[in-house]
Amino acid sequence: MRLVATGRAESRAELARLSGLAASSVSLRVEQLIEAGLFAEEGAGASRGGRRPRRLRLAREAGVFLVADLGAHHARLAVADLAGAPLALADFACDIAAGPDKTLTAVIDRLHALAADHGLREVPVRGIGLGLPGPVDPATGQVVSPSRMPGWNDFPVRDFVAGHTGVPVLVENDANLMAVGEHRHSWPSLDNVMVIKLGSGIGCGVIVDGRLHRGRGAAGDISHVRILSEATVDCSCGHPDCLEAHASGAALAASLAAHGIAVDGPSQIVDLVTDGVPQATAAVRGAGRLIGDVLTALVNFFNPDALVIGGSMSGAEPLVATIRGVIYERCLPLATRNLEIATSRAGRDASILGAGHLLLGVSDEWIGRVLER
Amino acid sequence: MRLVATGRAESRAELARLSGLAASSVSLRVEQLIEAGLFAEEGAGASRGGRRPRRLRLAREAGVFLVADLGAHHARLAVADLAGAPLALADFACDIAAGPDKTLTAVIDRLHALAADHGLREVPVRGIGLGLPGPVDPATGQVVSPSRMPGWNDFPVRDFVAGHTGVPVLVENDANLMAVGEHRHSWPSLDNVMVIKLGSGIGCGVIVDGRLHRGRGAAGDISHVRILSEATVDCSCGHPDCLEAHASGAALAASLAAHGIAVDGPSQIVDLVTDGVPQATAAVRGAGRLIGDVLTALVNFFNPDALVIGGSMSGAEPLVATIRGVIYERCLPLATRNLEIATSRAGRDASILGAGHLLLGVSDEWIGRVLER
DNA sequence: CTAACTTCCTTCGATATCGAAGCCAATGGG
DNA sequence: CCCATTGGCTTCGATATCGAAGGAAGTTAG
Repeated sequence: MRLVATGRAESRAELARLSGLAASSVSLRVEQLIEAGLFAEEGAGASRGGRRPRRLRLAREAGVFLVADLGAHHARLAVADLAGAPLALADFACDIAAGPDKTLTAVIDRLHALAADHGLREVPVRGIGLGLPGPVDPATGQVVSPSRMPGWNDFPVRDFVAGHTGVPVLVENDANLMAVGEHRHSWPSLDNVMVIKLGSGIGCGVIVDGRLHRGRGAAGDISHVRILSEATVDCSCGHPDCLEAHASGAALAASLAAHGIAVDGPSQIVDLVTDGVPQATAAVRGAGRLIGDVLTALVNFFNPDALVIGGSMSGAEPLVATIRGVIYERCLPLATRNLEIATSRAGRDASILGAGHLLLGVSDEWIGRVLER
Repeated sequence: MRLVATGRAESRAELARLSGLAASSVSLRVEQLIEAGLFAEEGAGASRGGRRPRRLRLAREAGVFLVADLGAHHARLAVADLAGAPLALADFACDIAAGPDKTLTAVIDRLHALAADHGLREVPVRGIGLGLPGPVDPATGQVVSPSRMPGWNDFPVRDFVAGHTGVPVLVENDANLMAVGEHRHSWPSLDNVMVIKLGSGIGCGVIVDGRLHRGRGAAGDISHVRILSEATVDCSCGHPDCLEAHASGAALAASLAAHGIAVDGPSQIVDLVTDGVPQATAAVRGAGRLIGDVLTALVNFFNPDALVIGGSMSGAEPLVATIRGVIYERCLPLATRNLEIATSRAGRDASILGAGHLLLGVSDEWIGRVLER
């Protein structure tokens, strides 16, 4: 099902090749899925030198996922097909500091409205995915001691949303979703990928062996590593000189403000850099060195196939160039030999894609129910 | 097979519970394995309130693994059963700088002799495992740009040994083997474990999701991370102020020598610390702070369930205490909430255990052949 | 245009796994 | 001491997967 949903397989033969199942087994399963209304047959594909394959795709009536990627003051909403590909997108201004109850209710309403607006009122909602800018406990679907989400600590987000809608709900940290989306969209053949999200904060998601690494729920944190610096800056976490306190978009904005340059939001910093404002470029280079220093240790340790730099700050060329330079200079040759360092290719909807992907993974249950009938 | 080999299952019922297979399927398989001579039935186990189980164990004639853990001037040899449990152990003085050809030939001879000495001449050798103090490419079984193994670069260790003996051969970095052994022996229920090997060098092996993480072959390197320090020391890798250049056993020995205290080998440093020699204790504390600083970043990033400190230096109490202190102080509460920090429990044969464990994983092939007859 | 591939998909018998039911051999309470 | 209960193991019919064989629908070479 996933292979067809993601477009990796278009015919029974391809399914057999990719899944490793026998061709006969595949045929049986596909038959069932078509009968259940989840798959549809659609004409013939291109021949590869023999009989032309009968093309398979997800049936439109199979269902949709509703996905929201929440930021501090803003949410990105999407209705996606079962592959996680967006069918409709929207932006939604909402202050996460209003607390979980209000925020979540509003987001859910808007999501349903978005689906209705696009003529998908009759299509069953198979799952809801939520990206949050804070640590999420994968076992309980709760937010755990988030630094920038007042009122959300220990709130049972998953149970709340599932209770209000009655569908499977996935709650995940936004950087993790981004990592999954980026991996699936741009680097599906690589097994070990690090994705850094540089926005007003600094987030990181890790794909190990093709799957999201969560650890005990906090894996991927790089923002509170201590760095070497002249001036001491205290971080919100209580320790001095965390990476985030020096190199995050918020930190850069503060330091620019001290130079008399007012910015609001990280994308404005990118604009300044693009316009060639020297203070902005210098600040961004400094941040790049700090981030690069931290990443060298992690690249040596984790030895990934690719390091992807995303988030709104990743548009700043000198930032990315500096990070790349530091890593190639300081890391072991063995670690950088085959390392790809690239900027995001899935763009700002990476998290949406990621949520869709993970949701399909939680879908075994309803797929089973649909097939049983 | 592995479940019985490792002692996790002793009866058909336990196999069924742990493997998730149906009891009937388990019975069939066990029947085959007994007939093939790989399993043996041995009396009855303890009742759990009902009929007593029929105890299963590996048949002695099922086979053995030969394992060698090579250090710079010394090798630890073992004959192990298919569970990786040592049946016979030996030490062997050999200079790895003599080059791969001589060293490997000598080691293989000694391994076969060791088996013969213990009346295992008739038992088939099912695999050979080698731990090496340098990076190993998992795909080819070659050593790749090792810093302290002159003459070994790109030598096809696996093919060489397999060619000379005709059995499956596993070649792996020593810290990785140690991580596997430690994980299996002491922390089998935890999924994410970091193992640090503190000896004359600094090594690290990582277990992710219950399996060894290799990355592209270099994963787990922590010795060439740049650290903050007053004095500048150049590392053999060409960069200044690597962790290894300041905090490894070799570096400590050098710094003690500068104070007029001659030591040879890291275990002597441990002795000095135990004897309360202040310079040694201070040196070790300093190293602990540096190592702890580096580990902080990795613990936040990787968020393991346990951090195990092994290697010959791990006997130095103040070293371990300092590392532990730094980590608990600097890491995110979320990362240390459930973190175990412990010293090695499998002891110096951890690598042997690890090799045995991995070898059983490579054994599918001959198990299949044996069952077919 | 024909003949000889290739590739796609289905049919059909062999095999493996499963789960329910039942027998076996202990424990433990009355 | 007896018998209900528990857990261990096997038997047996139902189901799922597989692989080989073959038919269907193309492409390519002569």
